[in-house]
Amino acid sequence: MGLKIGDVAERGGVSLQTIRYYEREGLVPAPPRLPSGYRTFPESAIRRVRFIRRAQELGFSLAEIRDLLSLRENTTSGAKDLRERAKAKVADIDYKIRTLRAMKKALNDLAERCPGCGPLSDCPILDALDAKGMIA
Amino acid sequence: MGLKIGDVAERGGVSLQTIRYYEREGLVPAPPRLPSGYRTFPESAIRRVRFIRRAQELGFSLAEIRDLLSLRENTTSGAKDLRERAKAKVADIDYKIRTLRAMKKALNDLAERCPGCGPLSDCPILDALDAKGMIA
DNA sequence: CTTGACTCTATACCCTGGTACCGGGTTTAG
DNA sequence: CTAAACCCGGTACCAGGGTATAGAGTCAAG
Repeated sequence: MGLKIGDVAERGGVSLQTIRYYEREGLVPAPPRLPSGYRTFPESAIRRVRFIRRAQELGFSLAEIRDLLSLRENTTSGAKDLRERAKAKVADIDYKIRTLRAMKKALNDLAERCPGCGPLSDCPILDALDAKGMIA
Repeated sequence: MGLKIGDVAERGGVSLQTIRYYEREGLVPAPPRLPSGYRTFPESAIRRVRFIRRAQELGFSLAEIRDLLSLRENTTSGAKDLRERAKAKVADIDYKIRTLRAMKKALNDLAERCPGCGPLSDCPILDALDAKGMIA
C-alpha cells in the first residue's frame, strides 16, 4: 500500500537519491520500512517533495523550507507562536512578491519603450528596481 | 568621480571579493582602471550589484540574471527579439508570483484556522499548494 | 616620509544541494 | 526458478556561488 521510493521520486519529479538526501536532511520524514528494509512512503510524501521543489524555485533554501514545513508539525510550540512564525513567513513572501512585481513592470517597460532608446543608455530596468521600496 | 571597489562592495551589500567574482562572471562589466590598476566604477555598478542580490533572493541563478541584464545591453539583437525575450522573462516572473500567492494564502489559512487542528493532522499548507494550477 | 587603510592577482578552500557509482539484497513477471 | 527491475547503505564526486589567505603594490593623513 505504501509507495516505494522510486514512485515518490518519479511522481515528485526528483531522483531517487534526492529523496534519500531529503530524508537525511530532515525535509521528508523517515518513513516506516518493510522487513526487507525498503522504505514505504505515504501519499503525502509526494506532495511534500513537490512543495520543496516549488519553494526552491522561489529562492528558499532547504533550511528555510524545513522551517516552513515545521510550521505544520506544530508539536513544539503554542498556537500563538505558530501564528507569529507564520506571519513572519508571510512577510518574507510579500517582499518577494513586491520585488517580482517591480521586476515585471520594469521588463514590460523595457519591452515597450526601449525600441526607442539608444543601445547603451541608462535604460529603465535597473532604475525601476532601485526605486524606493525596492532597496531593502 | 569613480567609485573604488570597496565603496561598491559596501554600498552594494556584498564583499569585495564578490564584486571581483561578479566581474569575472560577466555580471558586472569590467570597469576602467587607474594607472595603479585600481578599478574605478560608475555609480550604476552599485545599482547593478543590488539588482543581482535581489534577483538571487527570488530564485534566479547568476546565469539567468546575466541573461536578464543582457536585455538592456541590447546591441546584439533586434527590438523584436528583445521583446520576445522580455516577454518570456515576464512569464517566468508571473509563475513565481502565482506560486508565492498560493503559499501566502496557505500560510494565512494555517495561521488562522489551525489553532483548531490536531497537531499531526493533514493541515492545509501542502494541500493548498498542491491544488490545480500549482503543480507545474 | 612613514604608517595604516586600501587595492592588486592568484590560489586554495568552503558550503549547499545534489549526482554517480559500488557491491549487494529483494521483488515480480514470465 | 530465473532474469529484469527495483531497493539498500556507503563513498566519492560535482557545480554553483562564493570566502579566505598570501604576498605585493598604492594612496592619504599626519
